[in-house]
Amino acid sequence: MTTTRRVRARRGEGVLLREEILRAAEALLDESGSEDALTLRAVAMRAGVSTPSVYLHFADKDALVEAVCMRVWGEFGRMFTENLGGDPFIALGKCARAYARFALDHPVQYRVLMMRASTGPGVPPAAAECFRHMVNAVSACVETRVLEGDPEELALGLWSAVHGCVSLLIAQPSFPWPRDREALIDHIVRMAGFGTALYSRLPQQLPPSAELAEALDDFGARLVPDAGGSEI
Amino acid sequence: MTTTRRVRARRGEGVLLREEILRAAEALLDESGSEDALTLRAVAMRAGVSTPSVYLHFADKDALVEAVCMRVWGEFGRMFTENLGGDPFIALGKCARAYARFALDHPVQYRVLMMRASTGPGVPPAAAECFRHMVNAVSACVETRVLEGDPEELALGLWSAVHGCVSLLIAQPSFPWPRDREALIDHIVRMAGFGTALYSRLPQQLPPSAELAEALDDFGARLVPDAGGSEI
DNA sequence: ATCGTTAACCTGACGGCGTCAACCTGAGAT
DNA sequence: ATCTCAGGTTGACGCCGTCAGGTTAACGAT
Repeated sequence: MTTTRRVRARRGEGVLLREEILRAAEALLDESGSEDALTLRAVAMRAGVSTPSVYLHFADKDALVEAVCMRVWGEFGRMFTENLGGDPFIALGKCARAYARFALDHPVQYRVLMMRASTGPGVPPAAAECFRHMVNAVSACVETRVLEGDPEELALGLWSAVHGCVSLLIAQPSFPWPRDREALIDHIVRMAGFGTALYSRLPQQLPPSAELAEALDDFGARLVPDAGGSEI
Repeated sequence: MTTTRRVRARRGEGVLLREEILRAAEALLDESGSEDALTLRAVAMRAGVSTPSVYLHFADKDALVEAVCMRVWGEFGRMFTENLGGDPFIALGKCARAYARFALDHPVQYRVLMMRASTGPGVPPAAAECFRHMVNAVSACVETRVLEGDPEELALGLWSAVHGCVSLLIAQPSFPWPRDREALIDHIVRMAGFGTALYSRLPQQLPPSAELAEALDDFGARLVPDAGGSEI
């Protein structure tokens, strides 16, 4: 913890403090593991600066937290671009897994990002870009006909499923989760992927359960595994 | 807002205050629409009592919040029991829809219940009972063979999907959600239900997307709608 | 070299929060 | 009438976010 007073920035370089404050905030989140530790006083002290100095670069505490979130959205966006390419359906699965892994590796950040009471009315640009990546990944699947429907709506559904799993894991760790988190994520991703693929093919009214089970069995039997080992 | 001082309870009836405090807390949540309004001072004033009197019945603020949550878990549990009966797969769908509806109708409560940093290490009894209801509903589906696998794990997956959707709707209201929330919930519930049903039938390695799309088409064509109008 | 300007930052204070130690008060048994 | 102690209250502490106003030092102009 930096208690030493920070050297005053040169004229015109006051923005440097903004960066240092953000880094201090991220460090506090990482080290404490709790968003409660993200105090203006703690952040300022860590940056070697007086508390009200934070207000030179952030309107209030919410603005600071929002700025931290923007960075996390950026990470998410980068993650998506890194996992694209190849079979779109598989790429979608890789993206989903990467999303979940990142969230579980940075639970505090994910908390702050997704479970905080929303501040502004509009979607922040970094978040919008991240969502655009999701939609693009889904669109590619629609083009190969494995998914059908409005890509934006499909993406929201897939996102919901993965987010639901990781957010429950993070917020309700005391529940009887299976030992293997990775396997659970696999389960969810596959469930969501195939559920989405199936959804648009279903009639409005369904046959009774027995007939359903039979059709499901047939579907499974019809799938011939690929030597390539593709998997969503 | 009750500012008038509460009449002191008779001997042996101190527990009455506990109930009034809980009611005051719930009212504050409902009326303000924000968990930030849930202040010990506000709760106490609303109950017509001094602030530290809350400590006569709750160890600290977390304990009070936890007690409010227990009531919500109770509501959830009741909701599940009300929607059982008939075709298990359909009942499961009804439960999921009721869950989502309740969450969206009580966003603040749902926030506090599911997005708060967990306090104690174990699962609170009311939550455990609620989860047991979920597992039971899934177990019934496993018995009719429409679902396959460990009911507890399947239930967690389904819960994840529905929770993900409603929690995103609540926490990120500025995202480009479709107009019709009800339709979105339907989408998610069907996706999750059929995704779960399909999951256990899938081979470890999958065929390429083109072949997958064809098999999915066949599956859809094979389903004959029921006159009864069953739907998950 | 020095001065004035002003960006960069600090001091001190306010009200509100959760929490606690200490005190009061009155209903009901004796 | 008195005693007891469950059922409260009072007042204070330290921490929080926030703000008005003061201080300091970098740099262009002189």
